[in-house]
Amino acid sequence: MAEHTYEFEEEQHEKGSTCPPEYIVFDEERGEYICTLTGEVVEESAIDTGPEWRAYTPEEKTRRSRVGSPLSHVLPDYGVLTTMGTYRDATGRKLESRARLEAERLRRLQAKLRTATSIEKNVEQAAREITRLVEALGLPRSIIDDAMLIYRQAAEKGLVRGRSLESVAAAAIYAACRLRGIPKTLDEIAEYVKGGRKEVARCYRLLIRELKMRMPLADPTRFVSRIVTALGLSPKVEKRAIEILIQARRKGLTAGKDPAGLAAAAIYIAALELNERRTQKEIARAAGVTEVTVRNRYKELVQKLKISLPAQ
DNA sequence: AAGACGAAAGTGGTTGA
DNA sequence: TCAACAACTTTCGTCTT
Repeated sequence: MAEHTYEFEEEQHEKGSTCPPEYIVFDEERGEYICTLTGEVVEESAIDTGPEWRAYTPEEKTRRSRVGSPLSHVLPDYGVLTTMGTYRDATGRKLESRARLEAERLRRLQAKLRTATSIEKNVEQAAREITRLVEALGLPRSIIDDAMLIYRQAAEKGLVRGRSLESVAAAAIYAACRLRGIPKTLDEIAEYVKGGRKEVARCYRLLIRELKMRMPLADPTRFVSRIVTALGLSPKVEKRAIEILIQARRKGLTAGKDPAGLAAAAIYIAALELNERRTQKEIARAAGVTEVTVRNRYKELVQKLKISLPAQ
């Protein structure tokens, strides 16, 4: 039932963003996403990973060794304590159990150390991958940091194991884009990934769920200017298309719909109105959806917003 | 002939019993 | 875990310009 989806999403939207996405910035000092309007912490899960780490940037690579090393300093101490304890005053039985306890702790520490360093290795590899993708996609470099933050959390939760690093990295980038309201579709990002769209989408949903991220709804108006530019349409068309989308949103026609499809339809209408007609096929291609979707959204918008088109 | 339209069947994901 | 469901895609036949 369309009505339900709408109510649900609208509610989520209101709860999710008391502050609009464009005001959300990453505070490096504290490792939190905060809103510059209200000062509230938006992305709480960004800090639950412990005091040691910060956002990763390539320049920090050298300093990063600090993260893994403290554990290794601990190890020799345990060796000393163990021998002292065994040497002096205890019955053989007690000694045995105590030694066993120590050995147990040691083993746990070693396991921890091993996974810690392997995560570091993995994250470094991911940094290369993410940088590569962000550059290939022409995204702002700040997305690298955002994506790394997300990726690191995923890695520390063991979400990367058994999945391709590349796909998880791509998913992190997509998530970062969504958080920032940058209009990139999953398909565009998946184009550069071997695993393909399916896998990236799977990883993305996993990230959302496991890291408890709350995504702002993708805003169709953000897709408009890209499409308008690609088609060489005038700013008038862009303005009108955005008007249509805002109207549509008010009427609740946008919930659960592909934002690119909505943007495409709005542009199609605006272009018709302003005598800058483009074919559905052209617009569909520029928006990355099919003609059918453009058509369906177009019909819906015209009907529900009671837009009357000039006779051709 | 190209574009617009719409029906039908298939895909991949969500949701609720 | 499974079925119902919504949105989107692919494909294709039929009007319209």
